[in-house]
Amino acid sequence: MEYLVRGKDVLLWQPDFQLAETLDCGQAFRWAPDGDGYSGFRLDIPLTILPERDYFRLVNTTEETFLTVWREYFDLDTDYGELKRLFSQEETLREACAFAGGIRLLKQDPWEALISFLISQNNHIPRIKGIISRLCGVRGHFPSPVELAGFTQEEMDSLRAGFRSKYLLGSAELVSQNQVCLSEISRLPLEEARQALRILPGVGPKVAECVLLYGMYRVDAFPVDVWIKRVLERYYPEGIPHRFLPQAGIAQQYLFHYIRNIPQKSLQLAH
DNA sequence: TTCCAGGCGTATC
DNA sequence: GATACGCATGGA
Repeated sequence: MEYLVRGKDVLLWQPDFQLAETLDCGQAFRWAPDGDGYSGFRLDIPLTILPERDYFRLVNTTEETFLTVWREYFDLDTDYGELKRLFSQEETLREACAFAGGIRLLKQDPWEALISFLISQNNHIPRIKGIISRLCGVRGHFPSPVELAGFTQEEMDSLRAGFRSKYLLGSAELVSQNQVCLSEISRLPLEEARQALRILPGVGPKVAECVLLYGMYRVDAFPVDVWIKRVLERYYPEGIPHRFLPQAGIAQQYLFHYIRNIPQKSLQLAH
């Protein structure tokens, strides 16, 4: 990671990073194309990031915010080139890494990840974004656990979240009352953390795995949705190779994007 | 129009 | 433990 403060902006030189591939691949839902770049939030911290020549411009931020927020969020201290070399030992992952080599895992806030993936269940990505956008519109920012637990019926209805509304309210109550403490869970061994998360209403195996991976940076967590199920059936009937398991969550991110975006024709040919 | 989506809770066996 | 079903909504 190399960076430079330039006026109110931070310039970042970072290989293995493409904005669209990272910010629009179904791991975070609050980024939107803005000019040549993207604008979005981590919780309530806004950012516009633009690609320029051989670097990125983080617009109107400070060195402190960059070092304490965005450095972690964009996982800038992890060498994705090395990860891709490891994954590329195997054929399908090699294809997936070559297909979108600019994907990075976003290290999101655990509460934001919990709410996002509660909403994601049995839902389409464009609609997930819409519900989260309306969720942030109610109070003008991403609601805290206490705020969300206090939403009126009318405010919940305005989200049009369907059957997921009761999961959002129920989980917000448990977290706001500290009956479930996300920061404590994030320090538990993986299997214990899974069980602890599943106390929350609406959190089953898939959502728990997403909270662990995206919100608690447990890169050995491996969310299996309908798309990854297809990947496993088609390419890994024996399971993911053992040597990838410690970072299976990151491998999963390349595979998810790959299976959703390769032309249907090559899917059929490959079968 | 009908199908389906980054699933979960519940009933039933 | 496994399997089946309903669930709210709206994009494709």
